[in-house]
Amino acid sequence: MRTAKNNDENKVVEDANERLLKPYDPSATEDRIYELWEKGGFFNPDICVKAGVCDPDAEPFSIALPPPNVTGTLHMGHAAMLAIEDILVRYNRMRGKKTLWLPGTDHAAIATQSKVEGIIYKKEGKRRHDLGREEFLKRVRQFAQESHDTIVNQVKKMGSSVDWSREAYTLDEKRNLAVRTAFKRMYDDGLIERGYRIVNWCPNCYSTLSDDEVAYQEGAATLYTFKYSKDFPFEIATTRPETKLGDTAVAVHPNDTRYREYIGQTFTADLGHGPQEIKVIGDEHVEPEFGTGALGVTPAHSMTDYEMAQKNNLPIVKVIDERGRMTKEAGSEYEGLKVKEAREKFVIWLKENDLMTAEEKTPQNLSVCYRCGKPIEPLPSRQWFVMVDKPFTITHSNIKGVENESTVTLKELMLKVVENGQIVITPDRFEKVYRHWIDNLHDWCVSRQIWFGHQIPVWYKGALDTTSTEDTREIYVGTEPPQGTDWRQDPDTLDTWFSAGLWTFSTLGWPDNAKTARVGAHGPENDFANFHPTSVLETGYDILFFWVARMILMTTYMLGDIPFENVYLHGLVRDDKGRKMSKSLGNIIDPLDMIATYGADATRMSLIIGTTPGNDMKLSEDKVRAYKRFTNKLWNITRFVAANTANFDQNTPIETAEIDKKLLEELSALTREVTGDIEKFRFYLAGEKLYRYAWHRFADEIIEESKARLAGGDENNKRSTQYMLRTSLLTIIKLLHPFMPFVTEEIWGILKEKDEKPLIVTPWPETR
RNA sequence: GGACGAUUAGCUCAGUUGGCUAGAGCGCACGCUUCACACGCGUGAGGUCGGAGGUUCGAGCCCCCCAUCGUCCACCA
Repeated sequence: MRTAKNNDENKVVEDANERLLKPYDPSATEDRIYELWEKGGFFNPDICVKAGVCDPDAEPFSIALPPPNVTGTLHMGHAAMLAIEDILVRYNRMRGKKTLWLPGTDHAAIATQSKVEGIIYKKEGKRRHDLGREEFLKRVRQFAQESHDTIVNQVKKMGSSVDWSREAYTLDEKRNLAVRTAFKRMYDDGLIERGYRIVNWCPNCYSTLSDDEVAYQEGAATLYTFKYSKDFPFEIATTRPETKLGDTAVAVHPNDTRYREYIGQTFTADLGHGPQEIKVIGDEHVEPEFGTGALGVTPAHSMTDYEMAQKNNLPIVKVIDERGRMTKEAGSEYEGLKVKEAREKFVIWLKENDLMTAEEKTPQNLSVCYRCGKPIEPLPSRQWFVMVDKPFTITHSNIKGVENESTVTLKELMLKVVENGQIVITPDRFEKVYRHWIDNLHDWCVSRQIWFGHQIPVWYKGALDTTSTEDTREIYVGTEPPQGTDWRQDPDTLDTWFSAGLWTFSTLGWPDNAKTARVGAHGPENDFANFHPTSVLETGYDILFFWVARMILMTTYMLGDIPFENVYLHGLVRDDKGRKMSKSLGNIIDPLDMIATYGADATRMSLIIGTTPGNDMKLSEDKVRAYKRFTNKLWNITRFVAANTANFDQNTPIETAEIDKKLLEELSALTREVTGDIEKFRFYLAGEKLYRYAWHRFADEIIEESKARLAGGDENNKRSTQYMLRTSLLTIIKLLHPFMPFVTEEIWGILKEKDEKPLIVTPWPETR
């Protein structure tokens, strides 16, 4: 057995030496190396402890991988994310920390559902209601599974050292339990409420959206000036005439002398669909300079108008329905028409009746759905809301400045953990952005009218009175369905960010193992104690509000703790002209293509060097090619050092020459710098310094100068040179491993002593 | 309307708390198949660091103003 093993090892060395004679070939190396890591179990902190490469009491380091959406494939932004996080993870693992990088995927509710709906419609001409909920969900799950498999393969190709044994999915059983548990507790604490309010409604996606899912599109609109009826005392201006069929008031500025006298009076308007009571109200929000200075108040289809209606006790008339069509309240002539059709028809009517006095172009910031790009229709609807301003008593708090049993709001908690420094955001300018966002935060509408997602854990008994805005049914909220018959579960699902908000702890065994988990004990059942709060949350700045803020909300509330200590935000990856990569522009660079052509190491380096946190980066294939050359350079350096130190016996003592001491000290200084840079999230600097040192210092100068000494007759000088070269290269390889894991591991395999562990678990060079 | 970012070599970008002749990649010119490497080596050209002012012994870096491009947020119907 022993002989066989030795033969195997010798063969591996021979193969390696043979490979060393040719240029470095990533495609012949990377999969083999990844398999070596995976088989060794080095991504799993428990196995690292068992294998003795990590101290059982070592300080933990953990990252929850931002779960990619199962909507398709990974793009360069994901590649950047994986590269940065793998640097952190590998660095900390080499520093001896008990390191966990937990992978997973996100069901991405509305995005995935829309995608699959599109595919089915294109292929079969069917819509989701034609298939029914069960069949449709089956199709979505199948699609999600395929996307998942693609994604897992891509994550591996990048060299990500994630612990696959702990892989999670935002829509699997464990995460579903976490969601139900969280929902119930928030409901019991009064922080989740049902309400009939104005919501952002996308008629195309046929669902509500949160405020953050509303995007704005600049454009021009027509501003129409008209009167409600001939005898109405003044004119109003609007870009949405069709909504005026639902007006119940006109608002003017309280100090506007033109209209002041009318405030409080009620007029009867005639817009061709029956008498319409219009009350004149005063409101500070009205801009006297805009239009006529009088604003038609449509409480059902505008957030601000709704607020005015609340203040003034105005009736709410819904004239647009969920399909984006006019209701019967709009009048029989308009009922069933699309909004645009109704507008055209109503404009003609106004003209025919001599009520229209002006039409002019005006710039407009149109609200659109960030997913499908279609206009949003604000409308009143009965939905579930997370109450961000509602005071509650927090039982247990690890948050600095928040006592146990104190009364707080979700907003206050979210603000506190960043202001007290418990969570540090890099770059720090985003702390201001975050604060500003919270200042403007309203209650979070979490119910969605789609099928794919976590169905809301609420059951109703009895029939819904559709004629009333009140819901009088008996209600049950729980983690399990209620006993008895007649209970019907709420058909809606939760915003995908609700489950994503739990990610840092739902992946660590919460709620099942949260109470029994023990610090220092092995196994996933103890993860919650060992790895929460996580160390770093690394993601793109574009989901600071969507996700980062929601995680902070959920964690501070559910656990009275922070979800992570650091937030590192990277920029968006754009093409070499600064444009967003998109299918329609045809400028997408596929990470897999780059990896196939230049290797994962080169791809990673191209996404690290020359970029700064929070700033967008432009990527060109040239840049990737450049770092491919660097991997080859390292390979050639290795060939030189290996060939010139082949007969070097480490065990015979040598007298290190002064010059070599100096050179090694120079490298120690670099080690200290690079270590500091990584600690402070300056990967771009660390990477560039290593690049420059390896190529332009070590290869161009140190190796060149060593040639004479190696060829000279002074045996000790020669041995000292060999020692210096070998030691330097090994240090360079170690320092570069987090950045370029494959080529460095491969080189390590060639240079290391037989019984040494793989580079991935080799200690980081001394920094003193 | 508010906030933020960018503006450095032909192109894409670095430049960490202000400190010696401002760097990288790609591109360009010339010369090298030199015994680690042509995925390379050597030499070189190329920068008023957006503009104006200020602080300082010293500013690409700090302060003030301006310009251009971009992003986010709020929102006037």
